[in-house]
Amino acid sequence: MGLSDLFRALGDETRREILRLLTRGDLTAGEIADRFNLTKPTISHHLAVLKQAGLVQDERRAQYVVYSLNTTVFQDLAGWLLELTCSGPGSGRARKNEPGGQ
Amino acid sequence: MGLSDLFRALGDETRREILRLLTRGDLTAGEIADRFNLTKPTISHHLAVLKQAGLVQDERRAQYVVYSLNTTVFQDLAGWLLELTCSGPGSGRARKNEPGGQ
DNA sequence: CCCATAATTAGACCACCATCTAATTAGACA
DNA sequence: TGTCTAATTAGATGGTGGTCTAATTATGGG
Repeated sequence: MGLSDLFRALGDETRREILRLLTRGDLTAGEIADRFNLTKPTISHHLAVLKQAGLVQDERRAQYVVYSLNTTVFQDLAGWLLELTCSGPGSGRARKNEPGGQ
Repeated sequence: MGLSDLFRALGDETRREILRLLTRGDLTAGEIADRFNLTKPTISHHLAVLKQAGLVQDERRAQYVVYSLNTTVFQDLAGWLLELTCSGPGSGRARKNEPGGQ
């Protein structure tokens, strides 16, 4: 739900690679697991983390569970980025800050 | 250096709050520490993590160490975001992906 | 030189996390 | 129903991370 979950989810190389794979199209859990030198339970865990962070969605289809990107959350990320980078020096014009100041 | 360091650094609420403070202007380590209910060593640790990730810079000024935002890294983040969101379905037009499809 | 202040480093502690193997649930089908 | 495949959950383990207290380094002023 929160930004911490989001960033922590993105802080793992394997999970970012999963996201990259999903930009090419939806994949089942097994198809994803086949791309890595990790066990299925480990990948299942990573998928759960990504899902918890809202970065992916899953949908049961027969025996398979199909995962897909949730691009909505990336907008939240972009929003956070903008808010941070546009509210500081550059928008308001900052004064050179002396250590003793206030 | 890497994206993992960057995201992991951003995965902590305290560190994001430090970044937000720094958008208002440069601050000394002590001034930053005063804003939190945490000890100075803890804040010092967080600042080291942010510095390691390239998110802040520090500069010794007399007895003080002044910290400032390094906005360059946010461009890396924005670049990563764009690359991920623009290389998938939406730029190339994706077909609905059936599970059995290779 | 010695002391006071600013900040970091060292070391310990507990929680969380990535990973594995083994066991369990879910669904299809004969 | 029984069994096969897909996927997750349970439980264990080693490593990392956030926090603290205590000790150490760095700087300026009498």
